[in-house]
Amino acid sequence: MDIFLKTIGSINDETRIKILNFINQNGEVCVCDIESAFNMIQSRVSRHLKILKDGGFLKVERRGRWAFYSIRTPLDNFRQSILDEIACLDLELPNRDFKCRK
Amino acid sequence: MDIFLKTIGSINDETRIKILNFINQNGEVCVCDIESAFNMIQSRVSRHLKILKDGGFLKVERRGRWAFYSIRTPLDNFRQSILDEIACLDLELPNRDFKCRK
DNA sequence: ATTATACATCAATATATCTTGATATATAAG
DNA sequence: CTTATATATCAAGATATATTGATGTATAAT
Repeated sequence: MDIFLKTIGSINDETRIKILNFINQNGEVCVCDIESAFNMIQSRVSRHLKILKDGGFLKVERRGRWAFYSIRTPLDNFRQSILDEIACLDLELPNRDFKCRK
Repeated sequence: MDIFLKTIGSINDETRIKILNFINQNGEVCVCDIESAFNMIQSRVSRHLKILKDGGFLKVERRGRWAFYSIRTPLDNFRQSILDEIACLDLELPNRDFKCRK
């Protein structure tokens, strides 16, 4: 029950749904990619990514001073069905700019 | 997005997950069934049932002074997959007593 | 008509969650 | 060693959600 609630709670937020969809469409991104794509301050992005990670949707890989977030693999059927449902929502995808690595 | 968030928000609560599972296992129930099965006050039950109904999981049918809640049919694949996931959580099912109709 | 039952809704309070700005840590560059 | 960059975390305030008791409405029984 606790894991289920944590999973559901992690997607019970418009910002996180958009971030999750962005990563699902773009693949691996770092925190600053999302910062610039969504024009959000860093602490806010970091917090939401942590919640999505704790919800079982994302994994992190640290390389140098960057933290790269991507969809966890393998992903169970239930979380995959949530990703698919979100992909059908027809959300506007912000442009990805690689500002932090230019 | 709004509909998706309302759906997710409706199951982002331990009480509602238990109620939804109870109805999924028992079929049609009235408000007082849940009142007695879960030992909750009526206003609380009524509120949670409304949220689950607005979340697209339940339908109501009024007969006399009773309101009978059951799983909405037909149910879309996404909500069905949520019901199935909840059914796998191995929640304790409270006994159903038909106090209000004895 | 009056009373009882089943349910819905409101207002107040309690609790949880989100956002922000400040601060901390860790890595890399000068 | 000092400074800059990328990220994480904390504390305070703002916002949202849950619980309760009171009240409202509709139906049925006496």
